[in-house]
Amino acid sequence: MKINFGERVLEKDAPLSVFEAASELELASRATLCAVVNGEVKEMTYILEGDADVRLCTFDDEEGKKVFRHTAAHVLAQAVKRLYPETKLTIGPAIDGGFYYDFDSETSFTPDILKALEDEMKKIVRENIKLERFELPRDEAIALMTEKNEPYKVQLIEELPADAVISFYRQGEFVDLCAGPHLFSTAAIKAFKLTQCTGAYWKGDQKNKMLQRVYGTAFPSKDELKAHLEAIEEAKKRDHNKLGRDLEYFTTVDSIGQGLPIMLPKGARTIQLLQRWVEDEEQRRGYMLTKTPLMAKRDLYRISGHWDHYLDGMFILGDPYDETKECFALRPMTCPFQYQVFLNKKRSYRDLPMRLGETSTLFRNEDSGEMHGLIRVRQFTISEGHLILRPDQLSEEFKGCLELAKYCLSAVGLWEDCYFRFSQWDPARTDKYEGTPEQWNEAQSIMGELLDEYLGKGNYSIGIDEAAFYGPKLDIQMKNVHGKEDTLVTIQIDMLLAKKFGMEYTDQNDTRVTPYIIHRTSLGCYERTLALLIEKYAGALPMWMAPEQIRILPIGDEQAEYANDIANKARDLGMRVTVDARNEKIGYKIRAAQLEKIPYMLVIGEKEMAEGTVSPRSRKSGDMGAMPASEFLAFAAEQIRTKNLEN
RNA sequence: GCUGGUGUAGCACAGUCGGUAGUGCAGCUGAUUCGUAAUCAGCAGGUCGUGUGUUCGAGUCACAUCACCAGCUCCA
Repeated sequence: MKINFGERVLEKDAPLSVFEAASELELASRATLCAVVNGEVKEMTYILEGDADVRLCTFDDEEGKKVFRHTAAHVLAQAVKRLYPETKLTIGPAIDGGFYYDFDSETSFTPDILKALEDEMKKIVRENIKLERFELPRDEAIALMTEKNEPYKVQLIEELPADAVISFYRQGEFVDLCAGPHLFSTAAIKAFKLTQCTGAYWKGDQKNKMLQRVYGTAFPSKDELKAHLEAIEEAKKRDHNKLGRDLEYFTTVDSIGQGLPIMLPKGARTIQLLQRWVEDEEQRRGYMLTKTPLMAKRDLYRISGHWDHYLDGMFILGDPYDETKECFALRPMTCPFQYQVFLNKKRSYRDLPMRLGETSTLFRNEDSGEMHGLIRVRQFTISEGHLILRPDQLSEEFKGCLELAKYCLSAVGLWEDCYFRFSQWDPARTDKYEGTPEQWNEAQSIMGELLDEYLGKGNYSIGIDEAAFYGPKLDIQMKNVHGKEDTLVTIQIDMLLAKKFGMEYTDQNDTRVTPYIIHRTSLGCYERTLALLIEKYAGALPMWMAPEQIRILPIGDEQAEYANDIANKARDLGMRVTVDARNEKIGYKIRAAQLEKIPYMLVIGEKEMAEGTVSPRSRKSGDMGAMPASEFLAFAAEQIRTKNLEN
C-alpha cells in the first residue's frame, strides 16, 4: 500500500499506525497532534490498512486545535467524575477558542469549584494517562453506559443510526462515549484554564433540563494561553456596553426599563447623521420615502401572520384575547405598514420596481435575559425597506440591495468584518413558518441561485431554522467583542405576504399578478451598528461619523474670540466643533480631548492668532504643526467628504 | 424566561470580627493666564440597588425583589 504524505510517500505491506508511518519518514514531532487521513480526522494511533493520503496536523491547524481541546474537555470530565462521581456526563466539544463540557450535577460548579477542578485536571495531565479507543456493538454500548449510570450517554447511543460505529475512549478509570479523535495522552495538555460555568439546556432545547456548562480553553504552552487570555481582556476593553457609556454615547435608567437605552447627545448625533446619509443614498438609488404608524390594530397583524407567529414578541396595548374591545400592538416590523403604500391604489407593471424606504422604529418584547447594550434592545430604529417587484426584476433588484448594503457597510468600515449566512427554514418545524414546502423550496432555490451568482458558491454558510416566518434571508453577520454573532443587515425574499395582503399589479396582458417582495436593510439597525462601530474603533469613530469632529483649544483668554471665529467658520462648513475655553493648561485640555477621542484638536495661542494659523493635533498622530486656518478647514472638509476611515 | 456572577458618590475602587461610610478622578468655588496627555487650595456629593427579616445595633448575616454582566434559549 502507498501512504502519501504530500511530498513524501511511504510504501508498506503490513498495516501500521499513522504515527509509525510518519515516524519512519521522520515527519512526526512532539507538535504533531493528529492527522487527516483520506479527508477524515484521525488520531495518530489510527491503523492504516490501505492506500491513504495523510496530512499531519499540529496545533496551528484547525483540526489539531480541535483534537487538542476536545481532549482537554475529556480531562475536565475525568476531573469532574473524580471529585463529583454522581455527575452525569453529556457532551463536551471543542469550540472556537476553547472547549466546553455539559454536566448534569446536583452540585453547582462555583468559581471555587472550578479552581478545584483545574487542580484535579493538572494532576490528570501529570499522570500522563493514555487515551485508548474501543468500539462496542450497540447493546453492549448501552449496557456499559447503563452500568456506569450515564442516562444521557444511553440516550445518545439510542439515537445513533443502526449501522453507526459506537466508539468509546478510556483514559485510566474514566470512560466516555465519544466519536473522537483524541490525543495520545493527557500529558500534552500543558496549559489550560476553566473560564466560566453557566447553564445550558440539554440538546439546546428550552424544554429540556438545564445542565451546567463548564467553559475552558487549552494550549500547548503557558505563553500561548497567557497571550490568549490577554487578547480576550484587550477585546473586552472595546466592549461598547462599557465604552459607549464611558464616552457618553448612551445610558440606561432602571425606571425606564430593560432594553430601552437613552441616546445621549453623542450617540444621538452619530445615529442622526448615519440616518440622514442612508436616507439620501436611498433617494439617489430610486427609493421613495414613507412614514408609517408605530402601531396598529390586531387586525393588521392577523393578516400578516404576526399574530400567529410573533405574538410573544410584540408589545400589546389592550387585552389580546378580548375580541369585544379594540386591541393594538406596537409594530415589531414595518412590512405590513409599508405594503399599504402599494395597496393605496391599483398598480400597473409600470409601477414596478417600487422601492420603499423608511427610517423605522420597531418594538420587540425580547425576553429579559436577551438584552445587551445597544446590540439587543426592545426599541430600535432600522433602515427598513421593501421592494415590490415583477418576477423578472428580482435578480437585478436583489443585486441592487446587496450593493447598497455593501456600499453602506464599506463606508463605515464594517464590511471587511462581515460574513454571509443563507438563512433557511426548518422543514421539520412547519408550525413556525407560513407557507407550503413547495413555496419554501421555490423561494430558497431562487435565493440560492442569486447568492451563488452574486456572492459566489461557498462564500456563505447555511443556517437551518434561521429564516423569517415568511421567507428565506441573506443575513450579513458580524461578531461583537465577545465573539457573539449578530445580524447587521438582512435581505429577504418573500413570496407569501403579498398574497396575504392581496397585493397585485396588472401586467401587459391585463392579468392580475402577485408581486415578489424583497425585505431589506441597508445599514441595519442604527443602535446595533453604532455598537459595533464603537467596538471596531475602540470608541474613536472615524471623523466623518464622530459626534464631535474638532475641538478648539485656546491657550489663554486672549485667544477666545479668534477660537470662536474659527469654530464658526468650521460650523458654516457643516462641521461639528466645540471650543474648550476653560481656564486650564493646554496639556489638561489636550488630555481631556484625547480621552474623549476627538479626531482633531486645534491649539491656538498668541502666535496662531497673530498669523491667522491653527496648530492641529490629531488624536492618532499628535502635533501636526502650524498651518493657515483655511488650509486645515479644507483638509478637514476633504476628510469628511471622502469618508476617510483613517481619520 | 433559565443558570451562574455582580450591585458602596457621575466614574474607578477601599471599607477587618456586625458598632452607623472613606480615597482618587470628575463636579463646584477661588487663586493661577499657562504651548501639545493631569496647576494648587477649598467645598460639595452616599437611605451602601430596593424591600423584609435576624440583632441592642446591618454596607457587612438571611430571604425576597430589581438592575447589570456572561452563557443558554430566542432574535435586527
